[in-house]
Amino acid sequence: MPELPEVETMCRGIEWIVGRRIARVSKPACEYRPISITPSVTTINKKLAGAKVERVSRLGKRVLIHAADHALILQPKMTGMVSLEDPPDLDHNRLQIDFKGWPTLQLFFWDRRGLGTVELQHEDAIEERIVNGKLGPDALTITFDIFSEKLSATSRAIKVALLDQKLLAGVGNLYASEMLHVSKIHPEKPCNKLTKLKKRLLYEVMQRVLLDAIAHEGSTLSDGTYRNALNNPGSYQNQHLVYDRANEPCPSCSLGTIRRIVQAQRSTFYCPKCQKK
DNA sequence: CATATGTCCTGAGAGC
DNA sequence: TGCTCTCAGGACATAT
Repeated sequence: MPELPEVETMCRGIEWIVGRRIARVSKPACEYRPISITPSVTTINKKLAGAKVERVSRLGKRVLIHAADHALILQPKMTGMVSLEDPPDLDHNRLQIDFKGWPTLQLFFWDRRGLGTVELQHEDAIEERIVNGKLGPDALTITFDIFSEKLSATSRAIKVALLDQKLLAGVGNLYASEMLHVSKIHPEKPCNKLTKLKKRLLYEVMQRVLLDAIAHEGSTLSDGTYRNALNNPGSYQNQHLVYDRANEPCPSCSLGTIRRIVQAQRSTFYCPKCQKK
């Protein structure tokens, strides 16, 4: 489930494509239901073939490849991967970009479950169509004042609010549990009841956890799906304190036992002893 | 408007 | 062993 650190790792891993010209964009034959690609691959190929990749950027949990005044926007969602290495299999290879010149270079958008999407947007339309209404400030660049203000404006549980991409872009289910644990905040705490001090702590911890996870190239969970662009697993899963550790002793206080609860139909993990309501 | 719930999809793992 | 069932959760659509 690529979140900000995994998507950031993907972006850094495909930097090799910057400066290279696109030979063709194609959709490999695939027996599964095709993923959402707009406009058609044929149209995307017409726009991008021959164009030089200007840069790669990240917007929340999306990867943007900029070329020919457009951005090809890859949204991995649950099981998508953007990689320069051969994907785990060809059956789930959803989009492929071949580059001109030497050495041979191909980019794969591989997605086992096929929930991911691909779209091509003109640079001028990105702000309006992607950012406005869909994404809040990025979790790594939001200021504390805005963060604090946004939390004060809602009574939702903090864990649920952290997953709202309109409030804050980049945090997903795994890192939300981790950062609340480190901050010693109960996941069901209503946002507008957090003290300014707690919000400040969460803000600092959020950035530390995300940067630390980037340094470890993200988390590869037991299904082994996520890989960096060179096909190696991340290592932040070894740093997880609570995620997917239900019934284990709390590594922070060693008094509590990690609990799993469900919030907004998603698993939340926390220690009832050191994350009091 | 704010918030809550349902849905998409495939494969891993549990249980029988 | 092989079948069926449940679950994983990002983001959007729809409902309250």
